[in-house]
Amino acid sequence: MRIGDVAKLAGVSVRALRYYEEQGLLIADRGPGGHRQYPQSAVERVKFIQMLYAAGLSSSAILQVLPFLDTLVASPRMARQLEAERDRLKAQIDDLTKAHDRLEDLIRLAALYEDSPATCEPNETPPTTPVTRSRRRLSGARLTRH
Amino acid sequence: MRIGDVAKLAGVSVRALRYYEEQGLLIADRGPGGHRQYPQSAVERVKFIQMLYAAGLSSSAILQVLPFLDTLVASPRMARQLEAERDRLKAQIDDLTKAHDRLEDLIRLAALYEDSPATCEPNETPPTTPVTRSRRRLSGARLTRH
DNA sequence: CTAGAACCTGACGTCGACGTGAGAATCAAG
DNA sequence: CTTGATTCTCACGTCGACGTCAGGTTCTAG
Repeated sequence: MRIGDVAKLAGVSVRALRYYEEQGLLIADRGPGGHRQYPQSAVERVKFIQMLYAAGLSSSAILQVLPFLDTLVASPRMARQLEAERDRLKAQIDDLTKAHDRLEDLIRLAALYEDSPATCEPNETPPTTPVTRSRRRLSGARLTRH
Repeated sequence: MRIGDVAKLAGVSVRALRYYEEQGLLIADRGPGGHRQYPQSAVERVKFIQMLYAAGLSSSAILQVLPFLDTLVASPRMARQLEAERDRLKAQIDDLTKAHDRLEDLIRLAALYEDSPATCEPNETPPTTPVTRSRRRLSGARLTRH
């Protein structure tokens, strides 16, 4: 397959595929004119790479995980890397779930004050409810490393 | 409170707080010398902002959501924004969960081939299992918009 | 009063996963 | 043979949430 085909089938840009190769994530042999040649399996590999990118893994992290797909043999080093990324994902999922639930709370709270579906004018003076309802504690989740 | 106190209590950098103000997310009045003065509530506000950042919201998205915290009154526009972000979060959580489960599968698969806890030498020739086990289908989740 | 800590305003640097040309070569079809 | 589509290799641009340095001002403890 040529690079355009893989790009189309995997749903990524041609540039992305060249970038993956540059990062060592995707190898391609070359035709006589220097054009890249991919096996069919490249499509699934690219989709897997995309999934990991979408999950927030970096190129180098993916590079450490990918060899397992090829060899199906995990060195202890690789296994620990897999588990570390799994745990990181779990933590991030928990953070996102917290944020999701918090937004859900706000939405429900908003529905209480805006139950007139058509009257969108700002004349809705909400009944003087005690605003002193103690705010829930939030997660101090840090994603960025200072 | 001064900016350093808020930073310490909220667990962010001083630079971040100035950046939040620059983005309109956090207002501070000034002391006679030009130093920023924050109320106690700023700490929780910053933690909330951090949670939304960690959830992948952009500054402008947070800016559209935040006024609701202050007024507790949601315009229809604001309510739709809240719901949109909630849905985006839900979708992202699903993606992350897929990736997490996939990693979990790999880890379990790895455990089959590497059940000798101490012998870490690469002499473990796994039993010749049919590697032709068809790979599961992957999600073509796209986060980046080309 | 004075040293050092904390704060101020610019303004440039960073990092990662590509986007976006530029200019040239290769390939597939008529 | 020609033309248009695809591909090639540099190499610079982007965007967002800050980090970081520079040079100056303000606060606070002794």
